[in-house]
Amino acid sequence: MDTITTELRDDILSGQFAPGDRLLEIQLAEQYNCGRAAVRSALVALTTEGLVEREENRGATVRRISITEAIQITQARSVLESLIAAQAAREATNEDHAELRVIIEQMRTAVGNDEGNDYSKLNALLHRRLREMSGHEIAAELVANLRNRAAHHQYRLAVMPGRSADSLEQHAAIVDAVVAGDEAAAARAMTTHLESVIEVLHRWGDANVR
Amino acid sequence: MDTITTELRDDILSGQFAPGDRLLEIQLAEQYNCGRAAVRSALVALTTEGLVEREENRGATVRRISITEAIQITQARSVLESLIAAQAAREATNEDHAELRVIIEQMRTAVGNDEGNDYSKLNALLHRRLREMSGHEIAAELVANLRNRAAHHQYRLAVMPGRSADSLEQHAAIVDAVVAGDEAAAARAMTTHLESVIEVLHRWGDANVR
DNA sequence: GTCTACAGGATTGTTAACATTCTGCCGTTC
DNA sequence: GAACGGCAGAATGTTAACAATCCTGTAGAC
Repeated sequence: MDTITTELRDDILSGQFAPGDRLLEIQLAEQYNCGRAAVRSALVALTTEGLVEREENRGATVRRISITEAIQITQARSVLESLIAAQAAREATNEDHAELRVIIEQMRTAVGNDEGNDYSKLNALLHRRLREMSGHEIAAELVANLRNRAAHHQYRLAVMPGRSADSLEQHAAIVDAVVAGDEAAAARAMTTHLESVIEVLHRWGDANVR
Repeated sequence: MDTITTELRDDILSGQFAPGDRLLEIQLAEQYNCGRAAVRSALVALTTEGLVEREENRGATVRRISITEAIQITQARSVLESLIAAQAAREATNEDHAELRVIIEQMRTAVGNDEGNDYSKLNALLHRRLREMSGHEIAAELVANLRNRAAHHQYRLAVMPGRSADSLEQHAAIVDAVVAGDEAAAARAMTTHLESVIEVLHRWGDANVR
């Protein structure tokens, strides 16, 4: 299997390799205890996923995502996740509803305890479960990829003061709509949530023009 | 460069390799006059693009897309291309407007002469130009990929009786909105268009349950 | 002092051979 | 006659060596 691809992807997403870092084939082959061919394969795959950049005869680096690109990624996520939310509102079972409510409760306590890290994980979990519940494999796959691409910028959001409180309410609204089985409301709530993320990215971008 | 990847992709999209066909590394290496490694690289890339399926120790085949998957693909396209249409309505220049109108005129004559093949090409051209005008690289990339994935099913639509006439009007509505600079109307027109495509796919799928 | 030419090292790209795995066929056995 | 086992062929997976390319640092010319 190309387990190497997932290992390398995870290491990039976890920040083990930072944007701009060179990805040397020999070094990676040694690190993951495999041949250069396997590394090469992984680099090609992650390149078409948009996580890695490769230049002819010059090797691979971890792709750098600009703020404007992060905004575009989030816009694409916005429309796709709204589609997912609508489908989830239609498809989710009673057990799903219960699970979603539990996640919201856990998020609430995480915000109360100011546990940014926990909140981030719950955030990702909630979105992932909604994707799974929607049964929309295509949209789910695309969104998962988009989230990976912008992972670094997402991280910035989490540590923004007062951000989690807003975010929590937005997520609660999404879950309420899904539990109520209201497709349109679920889509609207998701759009609202991600437009607020875009808003924050925009403000951060404007504050950092150089 | 991995020119092999684009060559193989084009050959799959043009139907040179049909869904389900085996893609043997040695044979492809001979056909494209390159080594197995280059073929391997292309197969990995096209696998993550969703065009090829690879199984451990069993080789690669051209991915088969079911009707339900084609519908999901078109749903995802629908929301993404609506986003693109809105951006295009905001960004397009006067020259862009003129070009779009020319394309619509050419489509009109193609429909009049019953030139299904020409119409298909113009259709693809119109959508591609809108993507480019929007300046939304992320959405453009995703849509291009989604179009490739469902290419085979798109072909079926083109030869459907009476379909081009409807399609032409829908495209004209999109262009009108873009030329008018009306973002919301452009998005709506694009959604309408692709929902009609989904409708056709649905009907075709229902007629072919086995 | 700056610029150019060139050599050396480092890294990617390519090729070929070998190892492993799967598949289909054939013969044996019950 | 059906089932099991093994063998041969084909295809993929892996490794290692070689070739081509790019970067860096140094020496020499002006």
